[in-house]
Amino acid sequence: MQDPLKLDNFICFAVYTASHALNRVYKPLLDALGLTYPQYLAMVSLWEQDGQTVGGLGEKLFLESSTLTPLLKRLETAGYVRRERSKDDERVVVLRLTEEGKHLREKAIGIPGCIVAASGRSAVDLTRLQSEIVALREALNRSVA
Amino acid sequence: MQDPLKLDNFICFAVYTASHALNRVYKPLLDALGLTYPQYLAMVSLWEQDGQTVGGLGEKLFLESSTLTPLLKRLETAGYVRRERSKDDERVVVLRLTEEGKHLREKAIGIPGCIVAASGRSAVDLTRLQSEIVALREALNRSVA
DNA sequence: CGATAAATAATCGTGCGCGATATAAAAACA
DNA sequence: TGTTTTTATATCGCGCACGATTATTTATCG
Repeated sequence: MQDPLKLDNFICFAVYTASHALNRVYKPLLDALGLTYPQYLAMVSLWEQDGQTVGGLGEKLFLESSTLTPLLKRLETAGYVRRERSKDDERVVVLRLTEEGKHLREKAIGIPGCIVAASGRSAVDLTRLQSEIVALREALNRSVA
Repeated sequence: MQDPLKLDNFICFAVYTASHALNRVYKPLLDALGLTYPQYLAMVSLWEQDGQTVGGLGEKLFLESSTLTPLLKRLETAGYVRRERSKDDERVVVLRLTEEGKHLREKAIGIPGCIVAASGRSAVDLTRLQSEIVALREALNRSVA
């Protein structure tokens, strides 16, 4: 790095702005489902595996309960999710999709394709880039752990 | 994409979580300077070019005035930046670094190196990845424009 | 010139995202 | 058993981030 304090040389700035750019592409698609982007991620995770706990979902999404609890309450108000205390362990809150929540998946099925199209890349190329970014994330997470 | 609705296959999720991971690495480094991460980006941009307008800075950082105005007020309160209306065009607000704000650059100079170290990659490799992510950002921005 | 349109910040409301703390339940321990 | 510690979630305060709107100034147009 020639000039260490130049914005355009920052990997962080690239990731930060790419994240915002992705959000802007998702916005109109998710508006149609009545979801925000983090809510969509929670729903995707629950479509993969219903009945997760708040903590389990947080581990998958790398989010704290202080972020998830209000978000999940909004999904509950929207009628997509039910939050119920586990009988076995009253500390745990189990998340269950409502019928409407399960149904929403059909409407969401086309979204990933729209993102691939907006990226202007092949799915194969995106997958390669994606795994590189995941590797970066893992290295960063290791360094703080 | 075999399963289009699988979280681990989402480029967006990779970027989203990598962005959070970067933030977590930056946090302790920036705490020492009394800056948040977006404030740091604004300072980096002003260190590169003092006397930018709110709109100009927003264009560089891809942020709206509704985000920047409060952020810049906090930087002003912290004593790093002055906000003054332009004499030529009263609509425009010009941003100028205070002496303290200029000074802060010395304390920030070591941060990029810490990030490279935390990433566990070579600077060359990071630069390549960074330019790929920028290309993705540009493609996405084009698709919404 | 005056009316209209465009440009620039600022304000407001909503939803993250996190650290610090609180609360309650379960587990561990003496 | 009763006490302490740990675990799981929730609450609170702060700072983004954005869309929609507003206020003010400048530019444009007839």
